[in-house]
Amino acid sequence: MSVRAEMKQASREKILDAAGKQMRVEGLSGAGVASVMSEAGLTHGAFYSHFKNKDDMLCQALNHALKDNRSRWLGQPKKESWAQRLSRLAKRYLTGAHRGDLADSCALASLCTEAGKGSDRFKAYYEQELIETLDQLCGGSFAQADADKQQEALAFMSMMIGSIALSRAVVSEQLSDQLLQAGTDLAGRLADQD
Amino acid sequence: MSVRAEMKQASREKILDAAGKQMRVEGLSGAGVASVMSEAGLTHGAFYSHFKNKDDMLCQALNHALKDNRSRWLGQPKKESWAQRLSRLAKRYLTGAHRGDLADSCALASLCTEAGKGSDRFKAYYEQELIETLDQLCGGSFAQADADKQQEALAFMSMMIGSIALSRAVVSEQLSDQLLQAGTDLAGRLADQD
DNA sequence: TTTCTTGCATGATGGTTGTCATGTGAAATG
DNA sequence: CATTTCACATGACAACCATCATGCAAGAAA
Repeated sequence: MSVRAEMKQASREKILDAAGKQMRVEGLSGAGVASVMSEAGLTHGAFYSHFKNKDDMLCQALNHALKDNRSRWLGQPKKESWAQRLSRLAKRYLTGAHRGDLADSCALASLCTEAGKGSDRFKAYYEQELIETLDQLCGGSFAQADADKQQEALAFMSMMIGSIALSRAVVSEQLSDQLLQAGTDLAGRLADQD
Repeated sequence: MSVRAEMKQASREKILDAAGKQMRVEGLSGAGVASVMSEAGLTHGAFYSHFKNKDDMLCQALNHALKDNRSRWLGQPKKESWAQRLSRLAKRYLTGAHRGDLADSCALASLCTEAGKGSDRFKAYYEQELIETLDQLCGGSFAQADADKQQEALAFMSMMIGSIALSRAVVSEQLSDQLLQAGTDLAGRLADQD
């Protein structure tokens, strides 16, 4: 790759990093073109040589954010039962650190209601990222897992995302901690039940 | 109350109705002052004789939206076990109709991630509404329920909100239905376990 | 070296945002 | 009937928004 193309690629990465951070912290409408470009160390004029429009940037940024981020929550596949797996992942996901670090948090959680109000294109990207996460959660392919496992995986994701979203929507630190704890506990019980 | 005050009260109600609808459909930033006032049949100039500022309106609108809305999901208290209650409420809450009717949906669900990014005042209002819902779910007082019941109530709320939020964030109707089904099923199993 | 290409900056576009000052007509008050 | 009050409308404000036209300087190609 030429020097020229490398620099453009580096710029693109900086823009997507900034956009990914801003949209998780401030929401989709908070990640403005000028503000994102400024945080990336560029001016707003360069924007349209990288992306078709703002929505295009948001879609790419969602994909970019989850690329590195997913493995932080799913980790390396281990030899463990399905039940142990759910219990372990809940403990890793529903922490005070994850709750507080919105800028680097799981984008599926920090954007779950905003995706529902976004463009169809953005929703399609969101769905793709969700399915990729479900695939890795199921240890390969969500679509080919049996029906029971699919149901449990979906309910597990819903609860993880709901728990951490609620824990951020609340001011009382005690209630917030209790929400994380309740999610972790239920994941453990869900696992034991099988 | 004088004729004058009655008219002002009626205007206030219209504004809060419009704001509640717009913020659930378009998000907090989508419920603009001019746009809300226009839908309420007034001009933007009258706004500041009703509310201190936009954030003030959003807080009042959240409270207003949940005032009538909560009973739609919780219904009248019935003679039933705690387990039956959770299972019944999940069936009522996680429906395709609720998913589609964003304008009249449960505001705790449609705004859960936006609340986390909102002002401290808005978060305080959100927490208050969440606790009021938990109180009614527990049949009186959440704070005075025993620890196990509190945990289950919190996990139940997280899963309900997570399930319907995810079902809206996705384009595939099949996956969306499956998300609602998974939430309903897990609520039933959670109930049976006790 | 000369020409071409292009990533980025400067600057301007029309539209929208939240907020407020002023005016008006009608209800409330005396 | 005269006066005061006030809910609402008109209009203006600066700040912001996404988008694009133009210009330049530096790498690529000849």
